[in-house]
Amino acid sequence: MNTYAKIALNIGTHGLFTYRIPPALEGKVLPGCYVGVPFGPRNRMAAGFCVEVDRGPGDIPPERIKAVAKLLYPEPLFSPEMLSLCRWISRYYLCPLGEVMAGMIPPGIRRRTASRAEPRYVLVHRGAGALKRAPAQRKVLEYLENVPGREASRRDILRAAGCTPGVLRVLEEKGLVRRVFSVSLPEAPSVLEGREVEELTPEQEKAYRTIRKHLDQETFAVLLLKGITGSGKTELYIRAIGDVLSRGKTAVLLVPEIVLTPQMHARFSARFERVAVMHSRLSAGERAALWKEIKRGRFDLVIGPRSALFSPLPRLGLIILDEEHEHTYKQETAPRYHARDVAVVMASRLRIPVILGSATPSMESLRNAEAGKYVLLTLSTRAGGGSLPLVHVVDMTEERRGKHRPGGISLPLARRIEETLRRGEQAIVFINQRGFSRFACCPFCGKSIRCPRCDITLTYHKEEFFLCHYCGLRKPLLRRCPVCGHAPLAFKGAGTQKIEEELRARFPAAVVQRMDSDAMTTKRAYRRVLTAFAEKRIHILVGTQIVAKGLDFPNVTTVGIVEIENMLHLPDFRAPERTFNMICQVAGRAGRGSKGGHVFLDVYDTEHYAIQCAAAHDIDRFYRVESSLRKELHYPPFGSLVRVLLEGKSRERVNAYGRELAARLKKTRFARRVIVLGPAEPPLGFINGRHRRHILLKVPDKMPYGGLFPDHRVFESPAGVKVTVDVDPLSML
DNA sequence: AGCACGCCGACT
DNA sequence: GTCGGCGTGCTC
Repeated sequence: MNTYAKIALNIGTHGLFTYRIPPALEGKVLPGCYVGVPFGPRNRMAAGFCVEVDRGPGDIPPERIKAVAKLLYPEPLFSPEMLSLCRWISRYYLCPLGEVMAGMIPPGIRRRTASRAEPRYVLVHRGAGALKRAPAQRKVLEYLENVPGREASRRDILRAAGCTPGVLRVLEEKGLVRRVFSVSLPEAPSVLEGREVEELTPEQEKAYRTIRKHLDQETFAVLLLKGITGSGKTELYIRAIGDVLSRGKTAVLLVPEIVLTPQMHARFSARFERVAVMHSRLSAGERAALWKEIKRGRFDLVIGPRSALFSPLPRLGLIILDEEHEHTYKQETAPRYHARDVAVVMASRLRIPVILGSATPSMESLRNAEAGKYVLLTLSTRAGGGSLPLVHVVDMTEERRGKHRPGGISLPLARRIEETLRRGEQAIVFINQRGFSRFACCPFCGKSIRCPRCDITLTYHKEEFFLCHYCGLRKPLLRRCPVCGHAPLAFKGAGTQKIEEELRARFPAAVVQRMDSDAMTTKRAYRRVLTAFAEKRIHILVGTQIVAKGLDFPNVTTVGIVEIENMLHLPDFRAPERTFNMICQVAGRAGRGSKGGHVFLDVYDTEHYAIQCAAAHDIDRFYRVESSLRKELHYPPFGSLVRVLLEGKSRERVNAYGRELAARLKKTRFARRVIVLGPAEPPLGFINGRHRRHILLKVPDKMPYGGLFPDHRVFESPAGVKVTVDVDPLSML
C-alpha cells in the first residue's frame, strides 16, 4: 500500500504537487517535513514542504507521479499548529503556501549549500598566567578575558592573538575554551541603560495582575497594553516573560527595528540568561545555526524583528509585540503579512496569550479593544514619577506675518532652545525629511528638478547630489535651471541638513549633530552619537524617525518638531494617524527626567485634530474623531482593504488590463458587498520606468474574507503587466 | 525557480 | 541562411 505526499514548492504557484512516498521513507515524510523531490523534465532536485499525507494519488495519472527523493531535515520543521498558521497566511494574504513556508525557514537551512556559521569560542576558565610555556595559548586566553562576554569569533581570536587554528583546538581539548553557537550578545553600553523600575506603580501592578491571570489560564488572549511613553511597559514585559519562563515555557519578543533598540537588548540580556537576539548583521550561516539551537531548546527568549515570530521555540508560551502600531511589522514583499495580525492568529492556534504594547496603539487594535476582542490595559502615568511634557503649538502663519523672517524653525522654538542650552540641558529637533531640501525649482520658469524614472522631485543633498528617495537615482548638482538656464535655483522644503545648518548658525557655541540614515550608515556611528549625547558632548540632536524611538535621556528638556505637515498632508487616509503617533513618540523624548519638558510643534494648521490631540496627549479623543471619519468612508478598521497594484512599461497595457480586471472583479460573487475602486493612478504613478495603477477593494466590516478570492487566478497577470495583491496594505503610494 | 519552446536581429 | 535574444509556460 503506497502513501502519497502533497508537496508545496516555492515556485510561485498555489498548486500542490503529489509525490509517492518510497518504502524507505515510509512513516518519515510527515506534514511539515522539508523534502527534496525530482522536478521538471530533467528531474532536477527541488526543495519543498510536505503539507499532507494521503492514501491515494488523487486525480493525478499514476504514471506521472514521481517519488520523494529525500528528507532534507530529519524531523518536521512545522508543527501541526504552525502548518495550520501557514495555511491561514497563504489564504489570507493570497500567497502560495510554498512561498509562505519557505519564508519562515532561514536561508542557511533552506539552502543545500548551508554555509556554516562562523565558529565562536567562549572562555571557560580564567587564569592565562598559568600557561607560561604556551605563549600562543596564553595570548588567546588574555584576549578572551578582555573581550565583552568573554566570547569572540574564531576569525577575531586568530587575528588578535596572531596564532593558528591548532592553538584553539588544543585549548578546546584542554577545556579552557568552549565552542559555542550562540551569537554574541549585543554590546550593551552602560550609559544607555534605562532606569531600573524596582517597584511597580499601582497602575502597573493592576495591569500586571491581569497579565498574570491570563498567563495562569494558559489560553488564547490578546492583551493590549496602552501605556504613555515612559510608563514602564518594558518592565511589565520582563515580569511576564519571567513568569512564562518559570513555568518552563518560552517567549518571543518582537521589536519594530532591532538596530534602534540597543537598550532593549541590554535590559533583557541583563535579566535573562538564555536570550537569542536576532540582529540584522547575522550571516545566513549564523542565522541557520541560531535557528537550530533555538529549535533544540537552547534559548528561552528570542528578541527580534517580525521574522523572529517564526523562530522555532519549543513550548512557546507568550508572544509580545512592542510598539505594535509600527508599520515595519508589515512585510512589504510576499507574503505581505502583518506580524501583529499573524501573531494573534498564531497565539490562537497555540492557545497562548499575546501582549501588544504601544503608547499610541493602532486604530485597528483600539477598535478590537473597544469591541471586547482585546483586553485593554492602560498605563497613564510615568513610572519614574515625571510628567508628560507641555506641548506648545506654534502658529507658523502668525510667524510668517510677523517681522521675524522664518527659517526652518520658529522663533519660540529657537528661544526655548537658547534657554535650554543656557541651563546646560539638551534638545532634540525632529524633522521627517532627509537631505537639505525636499526639492529644487527654478524661480524663473517654475520647473522643478525631477527623477526621470519616477516622475517625483529629487531631494537636494547639500554638496553631494540630487537624490531620488524612491529609486535611489543620483544626479550631479546643478547651478542653473536645466530648462531655461536661470540661476540660482530655489530650494524648497527643509530637510535635516538644512535644520542642522540653521541651528549651527543660530547657536554657534552649541554642538549640533545630525542623525538620519545618511549620517548614520553604520551601527557604530549611531552608538557613538548616542554615547556622546548621553555624555552631554552633543547639545542638540537633529534627526528623522531615528530620534523618535526609545531614546531615554533625562537631560533632554526640549523637543522641536518641524515640517510635520509634510506627513499630515500626504494623500493617505492613515496620514493623520501616523502624524499623531509620530508627534506622541517624539514628544515622549522630552522631560523624562525630573526637570520637566517642553515640546514645540511648528505648524500652519494649528486646528487640525491630529495636532490638537497630540498636543493634549489625548489618544482617546483622537480615536473618537478618527473613527467617525473612517467609519463614514469604510476605511480600516471599519472594513478592510485589498490593494491590487498593476505595473508595466507600457502605460496603455497597464491601463487596459486595469480596466479589464476591475470590470471582472465587479462581476465576482462578492461584487454586491465589495466596493471596487479604480483603476486609478496612485500618488506615485511612475516609478523605476514603470507605469502604475491600482484597484482598491473595500471589504465591509465583519465580512469573513479568509478565502475571499478562492480563485486566485482572478489576479493572474497578462503579458507585460505585473500584478501585486496587498491585503491590508499600510502604504498606498 | 529552472528549463524548454518560440518567434525576430547580427554573424560565420 | 543559422545562433541566440529573453518572453511565456509548465513542472506531480
